Amino acid sequence: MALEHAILVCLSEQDLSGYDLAKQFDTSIGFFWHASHPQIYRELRKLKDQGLLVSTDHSQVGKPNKTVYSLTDTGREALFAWSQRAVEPPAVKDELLVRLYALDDIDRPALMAQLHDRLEKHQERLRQYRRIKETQYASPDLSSRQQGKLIALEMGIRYEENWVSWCEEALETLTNRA
Amino acid sequence: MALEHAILVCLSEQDLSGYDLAKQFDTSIGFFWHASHPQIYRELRKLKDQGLLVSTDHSQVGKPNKTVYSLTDTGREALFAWSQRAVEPPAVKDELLVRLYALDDIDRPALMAQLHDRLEKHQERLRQYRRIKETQYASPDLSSRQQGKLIALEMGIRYEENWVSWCEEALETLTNRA
DNA sequence: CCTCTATATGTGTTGTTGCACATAGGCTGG
DNA sequence: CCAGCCTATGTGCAACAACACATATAGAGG
Repeated sequence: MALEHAILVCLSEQDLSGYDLAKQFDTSIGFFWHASHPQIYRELRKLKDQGLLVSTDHSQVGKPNKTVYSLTDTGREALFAWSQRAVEPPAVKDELLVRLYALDDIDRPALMAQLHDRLEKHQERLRQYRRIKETQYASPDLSSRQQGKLIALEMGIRYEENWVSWCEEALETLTNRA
Repeated sequence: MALEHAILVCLSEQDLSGYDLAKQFDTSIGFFWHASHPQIYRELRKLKDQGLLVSTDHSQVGKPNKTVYSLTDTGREALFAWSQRAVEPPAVKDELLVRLYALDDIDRPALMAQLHDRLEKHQERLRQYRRIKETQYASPDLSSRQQGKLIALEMGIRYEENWVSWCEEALETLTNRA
């Protein structure tokens, strides 16, 4: 119950090839559910076998041809049924936080460097999310689908802001204590 | 590179049996790295075979005996070496956020109910984290190990606060738009 | 005496993910 | 003409995690 549904979600908006899907899973929806392309192609075949998708071959000029997938009615029903199922909050799994549990037995300067690195990475993502918000969701009149995506993006922004400020404070605390 | 190190981290503070470790992975360190007991017992045997741990049998009265594990010097070195390795930020994987991407094709009242449910769960965790902070980290003079744990706990608190406020606002936005 | 709960430790199976590797068309620039 | 890159689609394998199931001691309470 996982990638399968994320693919149905993507295809509920528009028909896409495996390659295009992989790009979505690297950018847009990938912020909240990442997947590699081998995973995606495998899942697409499975979903097609189950009758949730159909595929059509599109010939292209200047590029290799591609196979575009669309939701069937059964697929759309499966998406709806999935949306009614309860969701558990995902478990946090973060090595950096685990390392803080052994502050006496780890390489402290290395930890500080890692915190710095994390800070920069989260700052970069934050910039990216804010750029997306400004460029794609600035309109005052969003469709309900866009509205939903914006709410998710909002979580992304807060999540990154939270990390940025936490990293800064953690670094400060650890510096004063060194 | 995963549960293995979280176990080394736990044992760097004190010797523990598999059962005690499982409890830690349900409460304390489990907030940032969860594991089930079968996983833990399997990993312990592996780490022992690798020479990172040694075990001693402790007979108990009134309870079944237990096997207590301790870090060897090699184990402590492995922990230190691991702490020097770079960490990637963990990928977010959250079905609830994925569902927001298909707001037009899902069961909207069900989504609202799920948001409510999530809100309550995060509120509960937040209460739990704050309770732990007050009861275990209130002292002005913490050891450096405790200091590290507190920094991690601080992330837990902010993380939950963030979820709580996001859920509230998401519910509000979706209500006004219905 | 029986059930329930807590302590204590596992096996077996399945599902998911990640990662490395494989292939192939066609454009662009040196 | 060749290298490098983007498009496009896969296979194979290993690691990891989730979940159900299995087993045993011993106290507490009905």
